Amino acid sequence: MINALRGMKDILPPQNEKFEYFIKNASRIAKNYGFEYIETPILEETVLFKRSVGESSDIVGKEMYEFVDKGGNNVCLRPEGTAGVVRCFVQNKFDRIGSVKRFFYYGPMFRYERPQKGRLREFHQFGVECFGEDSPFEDVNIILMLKDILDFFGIKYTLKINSLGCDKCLPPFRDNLVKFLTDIEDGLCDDCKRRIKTNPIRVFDCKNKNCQNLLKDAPRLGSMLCDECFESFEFVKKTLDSLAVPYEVDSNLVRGLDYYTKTAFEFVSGDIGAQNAVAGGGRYDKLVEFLGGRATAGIGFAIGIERLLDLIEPDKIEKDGYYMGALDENALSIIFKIGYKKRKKEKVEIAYKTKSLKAHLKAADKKGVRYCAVIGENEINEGKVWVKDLLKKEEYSIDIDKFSE
RNA sequence: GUGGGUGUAGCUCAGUUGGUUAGAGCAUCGGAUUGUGGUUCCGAGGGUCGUGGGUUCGAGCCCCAUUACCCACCCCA
Repeated sequence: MINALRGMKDILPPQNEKFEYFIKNASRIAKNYGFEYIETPILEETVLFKRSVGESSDIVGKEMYEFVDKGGNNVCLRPEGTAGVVRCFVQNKFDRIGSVKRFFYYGPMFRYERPQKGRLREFHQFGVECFGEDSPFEDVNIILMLKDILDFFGIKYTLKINSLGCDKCLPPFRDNLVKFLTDIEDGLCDDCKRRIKTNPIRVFDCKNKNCQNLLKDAPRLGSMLCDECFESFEFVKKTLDSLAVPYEVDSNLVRGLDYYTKTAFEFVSGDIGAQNAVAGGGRYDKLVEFLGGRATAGIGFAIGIERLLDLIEPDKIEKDGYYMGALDENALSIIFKIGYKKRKKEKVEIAYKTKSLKAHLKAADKKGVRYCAVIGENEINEGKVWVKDLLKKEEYSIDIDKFSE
């Protein structure tokens, strides 16, 4: 037997229905906010992610599905969606037009991690990206859209926000912090020692009490923001307040991707296990330039679809459509033909073998359809179809022509 | 990469200190006299007990290895 690879799942009923339902409504909401659907390739040049997500990140450092293709290109399955959209933006020279562009997308992402609850090697994201808009109104706008999507599906969450600073205030802060951490390195846990090099801000998140004690006097990002970043962050908070959107400022909120600047946010849920981030995003004003385009502001988010689907209650299945069956050999070809016609308007399932009326009703019930339509000897003689409404328990006979029109 | 847990029927699981032919519920299929469903009753099919070794007169049960899945660390959506 051949099994799916570790961490890769088939999308089956009833999950498939939830998946479609989510895509349909998330897309509708994104369109209401002026975003357009785009698709970018699942396979990209490896260097795209090395340059954008960052070589120091875990995602690029150890989680990518990388290989050399037959043309000798170093390629990889995308581990996230933003880089590809930015590449597309630059390649199509949208950066030269100078107008605001808003895109949304969804599809599979791949990361070679150890699977656990809420973490798969192939998973799906729904994401949006906005280019060319540096107003902090857009930061709020993006958060509101994400909130609208989660609210639509009735999901409970906590919104966490933070400012990561920009290329003016973040590097000096990082240098200070690394200097501080290096001085106390001997007392830190192994994970934190590693973080000094990989992602120093992460140390604030460490669960080790000893580390937390040592960090009491560490420099804090909030106090290091430059005027521009500070004002921008204040504006975002003030605007969220004015809209009565609850949030928590989490100074430990760090995005694992190198390209984020200024506003960062995450929607977390306590109901889906340790991997509690349902959606996350933020601003990345330097990324377009970094990937060879003209300096263009950018901001976006991504939703982990599987994680979100875990939080949606399965819909009550409503009975709809027809089941059609024959009691008589001669009726088989008749129901096949009128079933074909009926399908122009309705969902129709056709049984290819004759059965007793009882067996047909039983089968129709099992299929979850609303109506059971049957033709037997009597109906052939009269040119009619016998139909039973399984919900109302009413039955009637109708002319075949009328039934299938 | 590191830890912990679990592998018995399609699914969820029982299975005594090791002892005859491995069980239940659900699901599937068939039946309960003539063309009336869900919820009743009866019956049937379906298992190399994850895999490979070992101990034993005898292993689903004990030991070792291996593999898959789950959960957590880490990391992230």
